[in-house]
Amino acid sequence: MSVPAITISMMSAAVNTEYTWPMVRWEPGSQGRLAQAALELYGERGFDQTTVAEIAERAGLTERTFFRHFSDKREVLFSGAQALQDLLVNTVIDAPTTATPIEAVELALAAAGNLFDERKAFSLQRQHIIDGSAELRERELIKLATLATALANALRTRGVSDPTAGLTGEIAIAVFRISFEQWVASHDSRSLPQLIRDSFDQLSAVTAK
Amino acid sequence: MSVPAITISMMSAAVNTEYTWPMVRWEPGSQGRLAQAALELYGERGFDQTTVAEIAERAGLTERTFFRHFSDKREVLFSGAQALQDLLVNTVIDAPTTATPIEAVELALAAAGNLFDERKAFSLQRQHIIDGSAELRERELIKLATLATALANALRTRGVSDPTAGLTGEIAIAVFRISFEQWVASHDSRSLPQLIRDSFDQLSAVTAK
DNA sequence: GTCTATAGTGCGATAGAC
DNA sequence: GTCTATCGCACTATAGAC
Repeated sequence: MSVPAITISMMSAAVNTEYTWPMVRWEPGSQGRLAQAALELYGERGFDQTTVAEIAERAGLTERTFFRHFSDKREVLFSGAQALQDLLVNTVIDAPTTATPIEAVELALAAAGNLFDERKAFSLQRQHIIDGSAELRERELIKLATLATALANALRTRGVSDPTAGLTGEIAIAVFRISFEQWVASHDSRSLPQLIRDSFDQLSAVTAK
Repeated sequence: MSVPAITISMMSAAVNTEYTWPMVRWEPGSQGRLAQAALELYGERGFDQTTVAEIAERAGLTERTFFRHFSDKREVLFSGAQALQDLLVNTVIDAPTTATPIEAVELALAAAGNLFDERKAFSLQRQHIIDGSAELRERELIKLATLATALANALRTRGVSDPTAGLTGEIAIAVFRISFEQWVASHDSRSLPQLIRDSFDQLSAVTAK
């Protein structure tokens, strides 16, 4: 009940770091409690079989408040995507000026990979829920597409021009997706950053002329 | 009103190529009329501002019939994706045995590109509608992800092993997305197949070690 | 072909913090 | 007074159940 948002996930944790809310009237961390309740219920009975009313009830809040924090029932699982995007973008921007576009995004993905590695149990649980729902898979794809666009824009700030910037952003996400898939598959014990490095090597081999 | 489904779109047209209706081919079936009405209404007033009831009414059918033909309000714009997937998959399978994985998907995308080129006006209209709705963008992304998986499976039938197959499928879709984006942008007059070729060249340059 | 559950929206009211 | 988090209620449309 009073589990702080930081334990819920790398993603949801971001919401609590903005500022602290001095309150007596309501229990603090509504958004974190809602995210925690949603994660539990989606895991227990599946996404489709969970109503927003049930999530709100478990969090000690009302349905209306849920929609105040999350635009829809799916968003509660993706509310931390902004933190991931910021990490990727900042890593690209801060990459050495000597780095090629592909090297810059490789650095960014490595940084993100480390974050996921540190929260593997949560990542697996969350991914299991997402894999069980077409609606959630859709939302995940749009978040990944957003990351591709953000990466492309970050590359443009480095002076990379189109269409190289756009293409490199898309490729980075393609590599990440393949690597993440292998990471989640139980028969592969490599770390996510390692899988990402291997995938980039594979990419070079596949596209070599 | 009596516009046959074949003129609506490459995608929607596919429903007609699966088998021929017993009578009056020029009198479009319910599915085609619904697809046509939906395309018109989504274009006229936007996706969100169109109700299924309105689509059904314009098609001279009931709301219930709409959901019998299309699983949801969005699917009416994507009902022909199967034909595109078949084309891609078959082209990969039929590619010369000497073709590398990346060459095989390049052939497939070229074939698809030609199809789009022949229906550019429709493609632009449809894309404009999709770009205007987050829900529709989500559905488009899941269709593209499905294509990536299908391409990967087609490559596996050629003996390509993982993770090369999966990675090549994802890369193909990334290239297609970038190329399609440029094709839709009015300031680029190259054909889609040409843009795809150029993007593959760009890919080699970007990933060269 | 009708009925119903549920997602999601709009607006007003409340009650603390400042 | 303003601002913000929450609640409550009425409402629409989707989508599935019967």
